[in-house]
Formats: sequence, structure tokens, C-alpha cells
Amino acid sequence: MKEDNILNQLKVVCSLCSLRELCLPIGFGPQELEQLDALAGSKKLVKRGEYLYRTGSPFSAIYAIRGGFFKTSVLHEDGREHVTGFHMMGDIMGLDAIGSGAHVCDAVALETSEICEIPFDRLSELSMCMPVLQQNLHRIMSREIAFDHEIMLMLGKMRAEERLAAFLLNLSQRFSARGYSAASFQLRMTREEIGSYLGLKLETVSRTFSKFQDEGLIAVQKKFIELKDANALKRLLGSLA
Amino acid sequence: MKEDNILNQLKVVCSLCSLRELCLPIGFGPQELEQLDALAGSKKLVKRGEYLYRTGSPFSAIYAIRGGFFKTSVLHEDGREHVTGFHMMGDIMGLDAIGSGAHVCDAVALETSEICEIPFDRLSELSMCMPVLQQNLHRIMSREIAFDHEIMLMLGKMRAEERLAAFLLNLSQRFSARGYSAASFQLRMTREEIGSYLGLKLETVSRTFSKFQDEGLIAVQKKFIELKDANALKRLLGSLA
DNA sequence: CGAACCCTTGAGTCGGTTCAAAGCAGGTGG
DNA sequence: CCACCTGCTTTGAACCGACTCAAGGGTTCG
Repeated sequence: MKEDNILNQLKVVCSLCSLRELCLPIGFGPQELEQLDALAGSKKLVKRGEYLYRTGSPFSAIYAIRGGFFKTSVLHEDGREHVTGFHMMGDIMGLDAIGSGAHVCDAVALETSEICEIPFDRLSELSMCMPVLQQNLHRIMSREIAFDHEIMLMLGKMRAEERLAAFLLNLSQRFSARGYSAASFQLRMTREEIGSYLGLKLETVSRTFSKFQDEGLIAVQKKFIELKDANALKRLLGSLA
Repeated sequence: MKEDNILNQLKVVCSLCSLRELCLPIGFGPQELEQLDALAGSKKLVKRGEYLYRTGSPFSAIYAIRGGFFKTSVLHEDGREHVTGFHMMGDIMGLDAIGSGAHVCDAVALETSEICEIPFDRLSELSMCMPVLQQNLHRIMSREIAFDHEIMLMLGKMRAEERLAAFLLNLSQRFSARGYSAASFQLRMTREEIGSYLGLKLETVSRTFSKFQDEGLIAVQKKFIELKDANALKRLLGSLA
């Protein structure tokens, strides 16, 4: 227990972090990295099923994922939840809370994960004298907006098969960008969570996976997915309906 | 023509702009406003049907709407478009392009509109020495992310009636925040554009409007909408099916 | 006055949901 | 170590909400 605490409070040192290229994609020189270490967020472990933050909890920091997997979801009054995103190493979470000062979604670890907590006021301060840091922050937020628009297109215009294909290809591409296999990976979420993200019911997700498998596009074994014919999946996307 | 040019190139002076509270909601003192005028964006007229920017065009500025109405939309390879948002006076457009350096959606004026062009590099520069400006920029981007998540919930989980109700209430609230009537307003977009935004077909939009009218919730006359029973609309939202 | 565009309404269809049943791990406690 | 959960997944059959196709009416603008 005590050791756990010590471990969790270890300072993060950006200059030594292997995720720098994901977290802060552009333009840092050596001396800028040194400055960056002043951010000095702390590491934290979040166990499977635990919340990193909840809707309504006060906003004070954003979170970089060092390892593990999260989902974020918004809750409707009547209790239904909609999964707004899945997040993996190198992703930044919590940016949607800056505007209101409180978190506007829940963030739950889908597996035991390690995150780096970055106090937002310190980040703001530091970015005032570090153009490249500011630039990175803007880029990250901007990309999140652009990505959300893609998802809106998916939710608004695509049919079930196209949504699943887009989902699998996106995961594949992200795993690949992190040095993992683009062709096979483990799903960290349930069919229900996939469905919630894609605007489908879990039965539809399951059926569509089965259909893809029958057609030889993928191989599914519970949560293990293998993309057998990524091009065919891409072709599915090319022609909406 | 020549006068037009002169008019359009007038510098914008934020300290004299009546939209300040919408555009820059928080914390500017008198001397900060003076500094802000250094942003010196130019005014521009965009006529009905004209593009403010297109997907792929290089990003150099963000745009504040001084008056008028825009839609933004993303285009899928096969030619289908999805409307990602409707934008009115005081809204900021173009933030989704920062990340990639090029615009990732089209912005079209739905009526002749006046915009204020804010060169992004100058904005970045200025925000380096103006904490409150930086803060505003972060808030605006953050809110766009949070708002997009709401839309994702709508597209993913709501039924047609709920989507239309949410759409009308959102418009009403935004008009109201700008000093216009919350109870009656003119739609600037077609049924097809509403449908595209909400993930519905234009016929469904039309039918649902008719249904709302039959039930006494609203009155519709072409593009003129009157909310007769806003509470009933809100109740529609409270209970997702 | 005609053409183009937008909106409304009806009838039939279909993709995805709902409801239901059963199989399959993985974990826990007796 | 086995029995029994509990949670996740798969599959089938019936149903329904939104889509498609089609026709007609209203406005605007040249």
C-alpha cells in the first residue's frame, strides 16, 4: 500500500518519456524538453473498472495515457450512456472540461492503466513562454474536434457494416502507429461498449462481426481480432450504401 | 465594387465589437482590449451560397461570425455530405483546421454574412503574452469538443422526434443568448440540411415537424418556427424512448 | 409562364432493434 | 476440485421506425 503510494506519486519527466512523439508530436528541442519537465505531473495507476474522473468532478488537470485503455462516456438523464471515445497510450484525455471547469464525461479504465496527470494551470503557464508547447496543445485540441466530426459523419450516415469497418480500421491504424501489429489485436471493450460508441445494439455488433468472419474479412475469437482483408474493409467504407 | 473592397477590408476593432461577450466570453479589461485590437483582422462579406473555405484549402485564419448564418459539412469520398454544424453570430469557425494546417470541412454561408478574419499566427503570438486571451481560446475549443460529444449522443442514441426536439431547443437557446426571441425564429437551412445534421432524411424531418404541429408543440410555416410548448419538447428529451 | 427548388404526404420496404434462448469462459466459494 | 455463479457473446424470429419511392403543391426567379 505504502509502496503503491510512492510509486504513484513519482514525477513524470517528459524528456525521458517514450511517448513524447505521440503526446507532443512536434518541434521540441533538448532545452525545451528540459523546461517541459517543470510540468512535473505525477504518475497514477487506475485499475480496471475504476474512474479516472466523473461527470461533474472539478477540472484541474488533463491526463496523458502512458499505458492501458480507457473509455469516455456521457450519461443521459434517463440513465443511458453513450460511449464517446476509446483512448490508448499517448492519447490525452480531459480537454473537453477546460471550457466549463468541470468534467463533462466519465473516464473509466478498461484495463489497469497508468496515466500522467498534467496540472492544467501549470501547462497554461508554461505554454505562455513556450510557443511550441502552445502549438502542440492547439493541435491536439483541434484534431480532437476534427476527429469528432468524422465520428458524426459515421453516426449520421453509415450503415452498421460500414461503422464496424471504420471502427476496426481506426483501431488498427492506432495500434500500428504505436508500434503494435496493425493486423491483429485484442479488443479491450465489450460488444455493448462498441455498440454504444457506434450507435448500434450489441447484437448487431456481434452479428456483423460474424458476417465479416463468414466473408473472410476478419477472424474473431472473443476479443481477439485479426484483419484478414483490410483492403476489403476499406472498400466497404469507400461506398456508402 | 471598389467601395465593396474598401468596406470588406476595414480592420476589425475588438474593443468596439458588440459581439465581444460571445466571441471572448471572459475577463478582458480595458487595456487588454486595446492590445486585442492589434489582432486587426479584416471584415469580409460572404454572400448566400458562397464558401468561406473548403476542405483542403490552406489554413491561416479562424473566423468569427459578425452576422449571418453558416453551415459546415464534411464530404465523404462517394459524394455524400454530412452537415457537422450550423453557426451564427458570435460563433468561431475553423478551429478544426489548426491540427492539420488545412481545412477539414466546407463552410458555406446560408445567408449573406459578415465575418471577421483572425490570422491564427497573430492570435497565437498575442495569446503568448495575454493569458486571458489564451484562456478564451482554450475554452472555446474545449466547448466545441464537449458540444460535439452531445451531438454524438444525439446521433447515436436518440429517435427522430428527440433529435428534432433537441435541435429546436438548441437553436432557441442560441437565438435567445443573442438577444433574439427564444420562442420564434426563422430557420436558415433546408429540411435536407437539418436532416443531414441530425442523421435523418428530409422526409422524416418534414413529417416530424408536422407531427409536432399536430400535437400543438410548435407552429411551422415553411421556415418560420414558433415554439408553442417548449417544456413539452424538453420532456421529450428527458426520457429517451 | 416555365423551371428549379423546396416541402408535404402516402404506401411499401428493410435494416437494425427487441425479445428470447442458449453457449461459453472466468472466477468464487464450498 | 467441482459446482455454481455472473458477465459476455452468439444466434434466431418477430417487429418497428425510418428510409425509399412516388406524386403533388407551393415559391421564387428568370
